[in-house]
Amino acid sequence: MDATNLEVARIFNEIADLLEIKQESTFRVNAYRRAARAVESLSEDLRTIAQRGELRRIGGIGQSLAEKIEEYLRTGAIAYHEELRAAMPRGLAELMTIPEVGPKTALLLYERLGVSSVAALEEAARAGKVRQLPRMGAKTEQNILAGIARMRAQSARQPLGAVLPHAQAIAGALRGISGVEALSIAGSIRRMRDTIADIDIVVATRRSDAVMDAFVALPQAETVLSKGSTRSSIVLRHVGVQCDLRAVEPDSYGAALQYFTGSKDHNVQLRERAVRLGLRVSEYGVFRVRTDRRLAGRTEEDVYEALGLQWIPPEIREAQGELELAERRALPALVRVGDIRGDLHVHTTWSDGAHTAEAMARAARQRGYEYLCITDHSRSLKFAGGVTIEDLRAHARAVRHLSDRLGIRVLLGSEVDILPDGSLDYPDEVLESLDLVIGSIHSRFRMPRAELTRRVIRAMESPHLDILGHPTGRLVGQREPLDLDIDAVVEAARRTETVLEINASPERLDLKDTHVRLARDSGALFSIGTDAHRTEHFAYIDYGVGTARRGWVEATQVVNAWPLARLLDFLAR
DNA sequence: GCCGTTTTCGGCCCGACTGTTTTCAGTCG
Repeated sequence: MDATNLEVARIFNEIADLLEIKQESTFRVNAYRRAARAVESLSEDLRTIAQRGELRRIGGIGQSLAEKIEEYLRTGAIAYHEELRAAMPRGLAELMTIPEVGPKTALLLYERLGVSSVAALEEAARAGKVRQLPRMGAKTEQNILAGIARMRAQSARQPLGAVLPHAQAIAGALRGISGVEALSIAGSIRRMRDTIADIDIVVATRRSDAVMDAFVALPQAETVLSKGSTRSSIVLRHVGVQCDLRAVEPDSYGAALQYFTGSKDHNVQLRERAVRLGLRVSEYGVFRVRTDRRLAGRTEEDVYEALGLQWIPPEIREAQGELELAERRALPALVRVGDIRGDLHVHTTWSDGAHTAEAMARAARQRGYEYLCITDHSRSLKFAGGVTIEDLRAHARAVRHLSDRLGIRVLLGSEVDILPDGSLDYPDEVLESLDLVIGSIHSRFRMPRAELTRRVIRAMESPHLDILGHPTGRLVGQREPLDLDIDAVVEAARRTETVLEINASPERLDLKDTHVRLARDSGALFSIGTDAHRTEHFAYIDYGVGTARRGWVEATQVVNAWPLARLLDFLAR
């Protein structure tokens, strides 16, 4: 996918910021923000959708915004956006990215102090000028300076894999506090989004003050941003991530968990549905509007049930059609970690892995896996200890021996480089001898879109290629997906029966969720592989399964959730 | 600016926390 969608989303968000500073109707502002989110989470290029004339079928895009998108596709800019920017000093919208500074404060700072950049604001605050403004004091001035520092320390969303372990540690510490009756991580971590802005935790308790006291006193808390009896926020030491704790009575726990799990758009749809039914949903429960009687709240299941819906797994609460299916009780049975029967993407000391094939096989068996496929790098990947053809023969014998001894079926495969021309890095007779072949791109990323797409599709057309490994080469938060025609790749996957990998390494999560959904909708098959380079990495399967679930994938569509016999049949086809 | 088994006009989420007030505005989620 090219960068168009993200660029349009960015422009819509900036328009929203500028309109907010101009004190325009909040509904108009929200419309732009909602549209930005909708565009951001699309699995297709806007250009493709526009060509089909279906822009207005995107929820939140109407006449006016569809025209603006078309204008952007035609000219690379949106005149309305340019006008707004011209009418306001550059940097004013930037001020709003500072925590503590909203539209009102930004405008006030500009009008009274002529401040229109973060640097200028910092200077004014240091000079004690901010505290002289109406409704501003020394404390606010300090908070603004702290907000600037916080923004600089941690600007972007962090990868899920970098945050989840810390969230689990906090959750574990809170479980030990007396008075905590139930607890869950909520927010985008619970939805298993690939990047995370903050940690949300919900607790059920009848002693919220004591729980909050313990929370802000945690050794992990670097600073306390706020503290109350229902909500407190801290910033975590080292990680720099904000962690919010919400406490509710046990009777409201399910409603609070639902509410704080989001997504925002999912909750908006849920509340709209409630209104139609004469109900009201809040973090305290589901209420009948007329009588104010509480109908549900203790569990999430109750909350969805009160709205006439099947319980919806957190990973698909993204306003992508899940409510309609939940109403018909027709949600997909999403793949679970327990469905996974083996790992098909594993490295060992034969190439760049840290542990031997035997150690990896033992660790896989320990996880209860039926099978494991060793897939070290192919010969061209010299820097990763690529395996020579002679060594492969020895490995085949070693792997058979392991299967006999360890009681887990160990297959021999290879993660074969897809060379720049789309050919594979071993000759056909060598590929033929392997149980399974993953094809991956590790070099020459920056090809023109058409050429790169041809390269990948040519590799998929090889009768020996079973799995396309980390198909778009993206690295979470670091490298955007390759400039591939993803629709063409998905179509080729279906045609050639090539399995698409959902690489579970938290650095990759590739395919990403929206691409998984696209491929899933067109009937592709998936393999969830951890790309483990050491035994501990088998645990990454959680991230891969989470990503698969976000793409609505069922166990039947995942080849490594199949029993060994079926998998072998498939590979031998 | 979007949207419609309440509506093509009139809705669209609001509660918690902080800081600066002297009863509440602004921000955030």
